[in-house]
Amino acid sequence: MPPKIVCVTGPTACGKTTLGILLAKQFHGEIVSADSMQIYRGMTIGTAAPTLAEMQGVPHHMVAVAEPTEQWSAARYAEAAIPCVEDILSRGKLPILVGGTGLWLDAVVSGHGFAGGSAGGAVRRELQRLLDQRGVEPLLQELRQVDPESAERLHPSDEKRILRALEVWRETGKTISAHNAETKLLPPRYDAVWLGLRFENREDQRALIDLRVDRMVEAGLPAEVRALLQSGLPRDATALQAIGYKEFIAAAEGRVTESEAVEEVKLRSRQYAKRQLSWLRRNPALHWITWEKDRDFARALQISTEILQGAGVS
RNA sequence: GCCUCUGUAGCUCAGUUGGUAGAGCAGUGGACUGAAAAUCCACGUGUCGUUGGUUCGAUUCCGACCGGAGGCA
Repeated sequence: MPPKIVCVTGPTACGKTTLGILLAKQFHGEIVSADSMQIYRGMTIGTAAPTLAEMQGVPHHMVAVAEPTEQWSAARYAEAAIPCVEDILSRGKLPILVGGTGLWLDAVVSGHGFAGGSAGGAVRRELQRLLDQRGVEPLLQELRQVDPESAERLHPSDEKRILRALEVWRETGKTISAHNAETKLLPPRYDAVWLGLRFENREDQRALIDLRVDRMVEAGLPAEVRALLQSGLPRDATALQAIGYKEFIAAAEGRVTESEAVEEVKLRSRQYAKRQLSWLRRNPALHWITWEKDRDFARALQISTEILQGAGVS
């Protein structure tokens, strides 16, 4: 039986961070963040990363451990996060994965490995150039030759995945279909107890997202964004794909007003929450804790505790 | 008060030379295996402002009225 760990997830603004810390205190746990943007330094406000005070002494890992100039991926994250989890286990503590990046959570919990290739790699750059210059069609043609299964599965508009499928082929000589089929047979790396937070009503979720965005602005999001820009961070940095940053860059450059940026961030955040839900909903192992109106953490902690104890976590 | 423009999906608007209408955005659902806060897919009935008239038939033409914008006084 693989080691037992806990995963706390849910759409943005649902209270993952708070519940994670409560559980860590109750079960002698340590937090391992699974958030594709909190991983970067200097992005505390806009990513709602926990501050030192909020952590309440609970050890946190994988938060603000990368420079915003770096390009992290699910694979790179797993490479760093798994040793973290192992270390926590070896010290007899409970690893609690907390985050809303579904793929990153799965990258740690499932035994799946990623196929070859990398973001900054030569093959990727070459394929990207081809794509920019001649469009998807040539890539799709080649993919149909070498990996008809993927070519059939992928929508012709899904350029990113078509590119990646070809990248895997060129890098490894193996198709991504074959890799995926093989890796799916591997047993899970951890025996995870999945806890998911969500709102009963979309309107409540929306209201909370709106409130949170307003607070981020009050807390200095515009200044945080300006500081990142002044540090010479390139525009195409992965870190700047974060919601809240690209919109406030536009405001900093005078292309939109600040209130337009605020509305845009709210909009993008609720669309993001919807995508998170659609990823999470297909996980049958996930125990949902539903907020009926306000976020009642005492109740959530009690429910979670029962679930964890029922699953043999102590 | 007069003149002109305008009133069509939650929003912005297109359109029907008269046969009851369609885009973008929003929204909802879904996908997702080295960018994932990214990327991609699917889903569009609404008294066509109200009310009379003309017509086999009006959202479309004509009149009145109501709302909005602008101009002239």
